[in-house]
Amino acid sequence: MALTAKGLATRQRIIEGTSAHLRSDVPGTVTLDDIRAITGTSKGQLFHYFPGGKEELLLAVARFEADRVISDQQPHLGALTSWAAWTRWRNAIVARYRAQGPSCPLGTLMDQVGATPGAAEVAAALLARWQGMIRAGIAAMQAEDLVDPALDADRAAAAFIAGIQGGVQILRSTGESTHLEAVVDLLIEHLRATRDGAGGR
Amino acid sequence: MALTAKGLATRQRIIEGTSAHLRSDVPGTVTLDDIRAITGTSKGQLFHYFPGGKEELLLAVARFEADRVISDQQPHLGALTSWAAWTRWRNAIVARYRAQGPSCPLGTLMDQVGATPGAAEVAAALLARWQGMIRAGIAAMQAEDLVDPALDADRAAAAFIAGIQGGVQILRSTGESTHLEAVVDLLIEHLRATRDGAGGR
DNA sequence: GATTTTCTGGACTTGAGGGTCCAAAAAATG
DNA sequence: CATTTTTTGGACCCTCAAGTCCAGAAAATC
Repeated sequence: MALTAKGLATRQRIIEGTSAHLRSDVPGTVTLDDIRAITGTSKGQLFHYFPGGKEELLLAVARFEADRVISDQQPHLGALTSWAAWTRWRNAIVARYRAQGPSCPLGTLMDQVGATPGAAEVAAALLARWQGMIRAGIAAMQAEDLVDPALDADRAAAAFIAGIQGGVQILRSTGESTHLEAVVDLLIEHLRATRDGAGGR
Repeated sequence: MALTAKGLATRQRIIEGTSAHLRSDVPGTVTLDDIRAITGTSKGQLFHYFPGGKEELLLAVARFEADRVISDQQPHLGALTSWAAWTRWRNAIVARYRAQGPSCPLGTLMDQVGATPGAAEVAAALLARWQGMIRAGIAAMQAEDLVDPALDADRAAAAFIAGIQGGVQILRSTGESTHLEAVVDLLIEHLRATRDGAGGR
């Protein structure tokens, strides 16, 4: 099956259309008919481009969304080299997830494809990439002696990932961003405290 | 509709049976037929005791599970009055969720009833209760001057909740408890650091 | 421009699963 | 013990949604 330019465009339209639908209002669950309606396609097309059916389609959308998660935090996430940068990053995250509200495209997808090995792999890849970037930021701070070099950067990065993940989950179900803010702020404070001494706020 | 003792027992059997099923192996999704099979009941009974159908039934199970979440952390969670107690609590959480592995009864339920207002209320109630107990623990430590009294106990408790939530979620999909351990450990370290000075590990 | 490949539309099948209904058995009631 | 209420079983219905199939339109290929 070789795809022509037209075919590729259609395939992309399906992915992006589904993504857009997840982004806006009451998804909860997505059906192939929803996707058909939004993207102006037929069942035949859906299975033509995604022979594996719904699962393969949703997984493709999940990969697309995963990239967005990272890129939405840029350029901040890629340059955590000063406390000011950390603050900007923190604000970007809070703003992004507040704006997103209870929808959370990736979350919805994961709920639906959750069990499959493919989904786990997508999630693991995203988390690993994300954690790696935070770790790089911490390492950069350590190189400039702004964070205690004895701190385990990878472990701290893992803590950030867990905290953000949980904070977003709570934001998703309550609509409140206080938990997300609290955990990120405290973890950043902790990074500072290792260097400045107690109560370094 | 007044329930006799027999009726009440059946109702309870349905809830606990469903709960047990969620706890053990590959749930992902639960159907009324699953529940029928496990609890040895008929459709008629299911709707007799839960006129609201599947949603009402699952919500009842969710409430049952929510109680378990708290009680599984006892007696540690109720008496966070020394660093040793905090460590025991931390170990209890890690052990509990590691043992549970990727199943997570409450998570499965929330995925399925997620959208409804009732589910949000159950989740919010659990989180509030949980956070309150952690806050009480922090306050106790502050009273004994083991934690900086200037620290916002409620905010710190919120951070713990978010961190645990995220750590469990990651454990659920990767099978690794490193994130959960990292975030809880770092937050506890942070509590200590506010009092002991920098690097108080 | 004939032929082969790719793309598109939509009717149809299939199955799962939630919910309804009613009648029989069992308890409670008095 | 007659009657009323509760409990139980299971056949049936209905909807929704994934997936199949095939024929016709549009591109590509030579």
